[in-house]
Amino acid sequence: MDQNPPRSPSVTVADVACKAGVSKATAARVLGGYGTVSDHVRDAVTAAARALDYQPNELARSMTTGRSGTIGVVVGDIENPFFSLAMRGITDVARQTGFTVILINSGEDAATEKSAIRTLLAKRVDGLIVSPAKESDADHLREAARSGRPLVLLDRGSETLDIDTVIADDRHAAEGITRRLIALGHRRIAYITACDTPEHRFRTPADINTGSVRRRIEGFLDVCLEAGLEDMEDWVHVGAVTPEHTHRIATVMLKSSRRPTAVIASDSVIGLEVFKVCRELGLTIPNDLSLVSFHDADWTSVTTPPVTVVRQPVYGLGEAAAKLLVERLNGNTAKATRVVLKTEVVERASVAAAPT
Amino acid sequence: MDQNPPRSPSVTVADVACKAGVSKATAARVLGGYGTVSDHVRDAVTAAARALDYQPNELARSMTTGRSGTIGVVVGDIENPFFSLAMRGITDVARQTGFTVILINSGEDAATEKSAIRTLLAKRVDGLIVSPAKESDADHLREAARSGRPLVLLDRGSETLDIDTVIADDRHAAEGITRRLIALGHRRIAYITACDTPEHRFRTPADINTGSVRRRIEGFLDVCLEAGLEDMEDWVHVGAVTPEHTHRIATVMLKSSRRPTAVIASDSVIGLEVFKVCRELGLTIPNDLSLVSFHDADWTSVTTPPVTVVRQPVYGLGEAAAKLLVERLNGNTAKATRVVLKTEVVERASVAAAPT
DNA sequence: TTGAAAGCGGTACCAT
DNA sequence: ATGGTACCGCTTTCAA
Repeated sequence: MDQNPPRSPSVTVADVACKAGVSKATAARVLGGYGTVSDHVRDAVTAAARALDYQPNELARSMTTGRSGTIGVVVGDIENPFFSLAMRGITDVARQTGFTVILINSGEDAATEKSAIRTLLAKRVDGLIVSPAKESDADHLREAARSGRPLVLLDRGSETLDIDTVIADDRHAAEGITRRLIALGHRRIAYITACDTPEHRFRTPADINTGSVRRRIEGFLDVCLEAGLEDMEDWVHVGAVTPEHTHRIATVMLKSSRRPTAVIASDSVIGLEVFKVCRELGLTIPNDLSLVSFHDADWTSVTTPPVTVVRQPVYGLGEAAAKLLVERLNGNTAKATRVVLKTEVVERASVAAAPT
Repeated sequence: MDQNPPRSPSVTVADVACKAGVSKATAARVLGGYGTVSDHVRDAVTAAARALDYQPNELARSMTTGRSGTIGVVVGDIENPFFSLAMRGITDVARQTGFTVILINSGEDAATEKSAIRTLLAKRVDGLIVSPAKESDADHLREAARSGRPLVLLDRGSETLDIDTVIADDRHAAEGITRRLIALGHRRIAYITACDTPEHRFRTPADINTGSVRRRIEGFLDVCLEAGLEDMEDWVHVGAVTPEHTHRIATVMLKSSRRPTAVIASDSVIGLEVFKVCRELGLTIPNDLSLVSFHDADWTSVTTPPVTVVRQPVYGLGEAAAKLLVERLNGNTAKATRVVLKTEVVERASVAAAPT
C-alpha cells in the first residue's frame, strides 16, 4: 500500500515542519527534545517525522552545539589482547554515557599517532584517550591538551606531563616478581620488551620511551642492584616488536651458552613466543627456564605448565580512562589526576628454583 | 618569545583570510586544497594559517560535501580475538584509503545493534560494516542499505539479503572436520556454539540466527546424515554465550555417562573453555576426547596437546570487507557481491581415533 | 507556546 | 586568479 519511501536527499527538520504545518523552530524543538511545545503540536510533528522517515543529522547538530558526542581513541594495536580488552572497557563506558568511539591504530608509530590526533581533533571529538607510543616527543599531546578538549593517557604517560593518566603499578609488579626470582636463586634473569631504542640495544631506562615498560625495567634493575646483581642492563632485550622479532631474539638468547635461567616477558604476545621457542629448543619450563609474563592472557592458564603472570586490570584501565574523560567532559576541572590501578601476581607453575 | 597561542573559540577560515588580507573564498581554496590560487597568495594564506594555528573543522566540511570520511563498524565484541583481528584488517584498509573508523560493540544484542546503526547513520558515516547478531530481523540492515550509504556484512549474512557480504567457507570447513572425525570412528560428536535459541535448545539449523554458525551446523549435520548418523541434532549445544555458560554446558556434557568422544567448538573462546573443563575433569585429549576448534587463536598451538583448528582468514575477512566498502564509496554500483574466503584445517594433536 | 532569523565553519557557484 | 554569497541542517536567541 505505501510505496518505497523516497530516500533521496534526506529529510530535514524543514521538511517535517512543513508537513506538520508548523515552523522550523517548533519542529526542531520536538525533534531535538528541547524547549517547550504543546502536546498537540508535538504529536503532529512526531507523526510527520515518522511519515517522512526523518533521520536527524548529528553532524549539523554538532556544528551548532560544538559537541560531537564522540571520543577519539588512539592505541598501538587493536589486535593485541591488551588493547582489545582495554578498548572493551572504554566502549562500554562510552555507550553507557551516550558517547561513540572513533578508533585509530598507531601501530606504535609516533608519526602515525601524531596524525591520528590531528585527524581526531579535526573531526571535533569531544575528548581523547591515547596510549602514547613514545613519551619523548610529547608535543602533539600537549597540543591536544591545549586544544581545550580533554585528554587522558592510557597505560603510558610521563611524570613530567601534566595530563590525566591511568596506569597500573607496573613498577611494583616488576619489583615483586624480580624479588621472587632472585629468592629462588636466579641470577641470570632476562627481560624482553617490544620497546626499541635507536641502537636496538639497551643501556639505561631513560632510553625506553614507553612509561609502563620503563617503570617495569626500573623496578627490575633496582631490585637486582639491591640484591647485589650488577650489569643487569645486559639482560634487558629490546625490539621484540613482532612475533618474528621476538622469535629471533628469544632463540639467540636461549641458545647462548650463558643463557638466562629466568625470563620476564613484557606482554603476553612476547610471553607466548618465548614459550614456543622453549618448545622448539627442547627447554623444559620451569626446570630449564622460569617464565613470567605480564598480562594474564587467556592462554596462560592452559599451557603445560600454566604460566605465572602479572595480572593487570586491563579492562579496568580502559574503564577508568573513559570514566575520567567523561567527568572532564561534564565539567570537572580539577587538576590533572594520575590513577594507578593495582596489579596482582598470579602464581602458576612456570617458575621454579634456578638450576644448580 | 611568542606567547601561548590564544586557543579559545577556534580559528576559522575567515580569521585566516582576514589576517592574510584575502577573501574567505580564497583562503578556503588554499586551506582546502582545491581550486586555483596564485603562489603568492598561497604563501600568504599558509603563513597566516600557521601563525593563527588554524585547525580545520571536518564537521563543517562534511556538512557541505556530504562525506564524512568515516566508516561505521558494528561487531559483537571487540574483546573476542576474532573481532579484534578482523578489526585490525578493517582499520588498516581504512587508514590506507583515508578513512576513519567508528566502532560500536553490539554485545551480540539485536536491539543494541539496531540503535548502533541508527547512531552511525545519524553521524553520517559514509558506509557501514556490520557483523549482524541475528539475521532473523534484518529490517535495520535493509533500512541501512536503503539509506543510500553502502553496507557490507562481515562473517554473517543471510542468503536472502541482497547486500554485500564477506564470509569464510564455514560450511565446507565443518564438513571436512566432521568427515575426518567420523572416519576416525567417532559417532558421538558434539557441537558447541554461543548462538542461542529461544528455548535454549537446538532443534534445527533454522533456529540459528547467525549465518556463519548456521552454515557450519548444516555442514556438520549433513555429513553425519550422509554417514548414517541420525538425530545428531541432539548433540548440538547452544547458549555458550560467556565462558561461564560454556563452562557449565561443557561440564554437564562431559560428565554425562553418554558423553561425546569428540567436540567441535564454534569459536576459540569456547574451545579454550572446553579445554579447561577437560583438565578439571581429568579427561585426556585426545585419548578420552577429541577436540577441534574454529579460529586459529594464538593459544591453540601451545597447549598440550596443541589443538586442531579451522583456520579462518580473519584479518582477510576484515580487509576484504573494508576494501569492498571503499569500492562502493568510490562509486562501484555493480550488484551485491558475496565474497567467500577459504578456510584451512590445521591438524595438530587434539584429534585421535574414537575410544573403543 | 510559537515563529523569524542569525549563525556554526566550511564549500561551491557565479561574477568579476 | 579572486571575491561575493548562498547554502548544508540544526540550534538558539529574541519577539510576538
